[in-house]
Amino acid sequence: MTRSPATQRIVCAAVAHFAEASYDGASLSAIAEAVGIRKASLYAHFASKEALFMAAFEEALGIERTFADDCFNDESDRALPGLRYCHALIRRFGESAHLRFLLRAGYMPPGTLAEWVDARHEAYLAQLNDRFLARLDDWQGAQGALCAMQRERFALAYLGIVDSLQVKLIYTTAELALARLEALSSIFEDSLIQHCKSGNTP
Amino acid sequence: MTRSPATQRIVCAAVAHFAEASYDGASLSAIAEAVGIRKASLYAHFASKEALFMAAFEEALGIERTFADDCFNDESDRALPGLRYCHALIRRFGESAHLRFLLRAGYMPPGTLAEWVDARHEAYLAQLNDRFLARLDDWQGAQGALCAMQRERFALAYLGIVDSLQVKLIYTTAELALARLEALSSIFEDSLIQHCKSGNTP
Amino acid sequence: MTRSPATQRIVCAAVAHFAEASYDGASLSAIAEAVGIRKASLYAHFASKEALFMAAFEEALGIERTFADDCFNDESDRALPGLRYCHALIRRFGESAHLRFLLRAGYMPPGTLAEWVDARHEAYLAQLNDRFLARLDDWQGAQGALCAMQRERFALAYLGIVDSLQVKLIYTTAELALARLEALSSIFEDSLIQHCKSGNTP
Amino acid sequence: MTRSPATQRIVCAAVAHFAEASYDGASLSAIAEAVGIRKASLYAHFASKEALFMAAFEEALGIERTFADDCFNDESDRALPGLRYCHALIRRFGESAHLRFLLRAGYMPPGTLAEWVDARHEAYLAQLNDRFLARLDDWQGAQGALCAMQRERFALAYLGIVDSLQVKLIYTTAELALARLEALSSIFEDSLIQHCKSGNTP
DNA sequence: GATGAATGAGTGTTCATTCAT
DNA sequence: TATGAATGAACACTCATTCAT
Repeated sequence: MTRSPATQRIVCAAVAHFAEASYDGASLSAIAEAVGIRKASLYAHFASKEALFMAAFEEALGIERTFADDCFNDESDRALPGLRYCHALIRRFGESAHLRFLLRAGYMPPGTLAEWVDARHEAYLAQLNDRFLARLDDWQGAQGALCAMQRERFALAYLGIVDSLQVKLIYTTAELALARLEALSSIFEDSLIQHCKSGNTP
Repeated sequence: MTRSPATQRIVCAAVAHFAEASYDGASLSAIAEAVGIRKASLYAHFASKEALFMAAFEEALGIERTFADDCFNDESDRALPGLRYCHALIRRFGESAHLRFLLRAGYMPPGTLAEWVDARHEAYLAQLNDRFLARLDDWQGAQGALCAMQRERFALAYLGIVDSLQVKLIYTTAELALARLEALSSIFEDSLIQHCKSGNTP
Repeated sequence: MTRSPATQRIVCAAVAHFAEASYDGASLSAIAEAVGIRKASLYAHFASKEALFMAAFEEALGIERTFADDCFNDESDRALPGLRYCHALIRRFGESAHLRFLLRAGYMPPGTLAEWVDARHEAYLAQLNDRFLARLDDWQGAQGALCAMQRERFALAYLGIVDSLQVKLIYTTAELALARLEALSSIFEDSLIQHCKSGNTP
Repeated sequence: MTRSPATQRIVCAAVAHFAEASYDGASLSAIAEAVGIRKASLYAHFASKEALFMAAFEEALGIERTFADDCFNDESDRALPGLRYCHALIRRFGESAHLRFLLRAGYMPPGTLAEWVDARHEAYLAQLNDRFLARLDDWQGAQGALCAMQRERFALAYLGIVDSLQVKLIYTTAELALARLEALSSIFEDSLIQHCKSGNTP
């Protein structure tokens, strides 16, 4: 299951190119050139452009899932749930072609791959959802003030904030994304604290 | 400056195709076919694919700006500021190729057009920002409880929510976007009311 | 329905190339080069290689059907039925790419075209069958000695002889094909005369 | 000169693939896959595609020559000379890739191999010719009524009939080939008997 | 305004072949 | 013997663009 070094370099180049140009816009010639081989040689490693795309997607997804996991694991109990991941996202975006790839990839896969991509994308979001809920439960502690409906609502809002940051990162700059994060996280915190207090007092 | 009917039909077809396939993915052949003319005839109306893209972008932008204006104008004073536009967005997304085009267009314009698109996109967001602030001021009424910093913060958050909705619309369904809107608008409202109250009482 | 001169030249070149190399073996580059244009320019005339193949096939079929018709029309009443066409075939084979194309074309059309080709090929053979039977009836004159079963048998044999000649032409030379024709036509004549006599006398 | 089992399996697969797709259409990848090895491994057994083709051709030719020999050896003295082989051909065509290969191979060998194939094909036909003549002599028995010229004529006609059957088998079905054989063999028999009788009586 | 025809550049893909391992 | 990797050449096909008509 481990990949040869050459194959791995192809996957990396593919991630970078798909990240910049989406599926249709990325060309196998360019990817091959980046690796330093001829276009035809790619076919010794992957059966088709789609197969390469899938390998690149799974590579990127694996890395980003691990990254997200780490962020949630390292978050202190008292921090606003999920905030650490949001900050890490902003710092990371410029550096990680994997992340940019994931965001762009979902946009325009060719017809056949749409479902395949969607399924994996949703699994990724479900993981974020789970990790956020776990953190939320830790955060509110023993009191457990939030009802099920409220928990769900905050999770929905949290994922919305994550998407919102990613869009801002794609379109503009880390700086502006950070400003947005501060605004959104502050209203998020306001609402969350308010509900915990009100839920706490009879 | 008014366009011939034929030219207008080309722009409409272009909007639709760019909306579905981004700049690179859309082909002049397909656009011409949709209009019912030959590809070469397009060049009697537009000097290049880029020129057509720009015309389509400005068409879509104009329509969506008007649409947004109308939403804000029609919003009742007591409604949560900007909420009407968010709901309209969700309803509209499936129907309006112009809107889908605007969202997709920013993603992958060819190198040369990136700045051109960005400038216009920002102007669009600035308008939303302005209209939201005007509504916010109306809403809090004479009291004027929010300080300048808070006003700006809520505006930033509001635009974040709008982006978040649009992403959800692109990737998934109107239904899920609506659930997200309800979650985000409720925390937004919690925070807003809280700040107005606290700002109100001495 | 009339073709532009350039289009017609492409069809002619296509007939020649498909005749020499079958469908798969013929390359659009080579056909374009023969015409004196670039490969991409072919697509201004035909939508695909298959479309060009079909046009070439129908061109060749039309010409060969006319040729066969003429041969049967010009045959004297007393000549052995269909013999004139066989001789003409041998003379013509070296000169007519259309004929060579027809024979080769049926061999290896791509999956999709197999049925299409077969249907037309059979129509061609049915025409030969009809013309032969008409001549046969003329030849035996008023007596009408041959029963229906015999008529059919001779028609089957006649088409067999035609195929046999074509194979010999493809594999070897006109000279050897002529020798084969003489052998086959003589046994054919023997049998035919014998059946007419026997049918004649009570 | 004996082949390793692996080499033999390659030749068998090659026969099958060349039979279905002619020389150009058959791909070494597909042949290798059928054998269960990689394409590059073929070159441990054969120096080139042409070399493999030649090996496959000789394999097929050997088998079909033996088959023809057997047919002629098993034919009863009183049967119409060569008829047994014709019937066997029809039965065999669907089952024997070797036979299909031989027929197809001659059609489209690449330039270099054309002569090589022709020489072997002619030797095969010469064998059929010889065996037919031997049978013909047996059949007419001691009388020896047929003159040399007639013997040769019937041999030419016989080979023509064989070719005709093969074409019908390639293009259509065993059933139609059988109908053709019955028509051709009946006129062949008519003529043959007629010439033996007339040659017999002074 | 519209079009048929042409084109150079480019797409993904397959091919037979080579070579170090 | 067998293979993974590489490659040049060719494949059918699409692209945006040009130009004479």
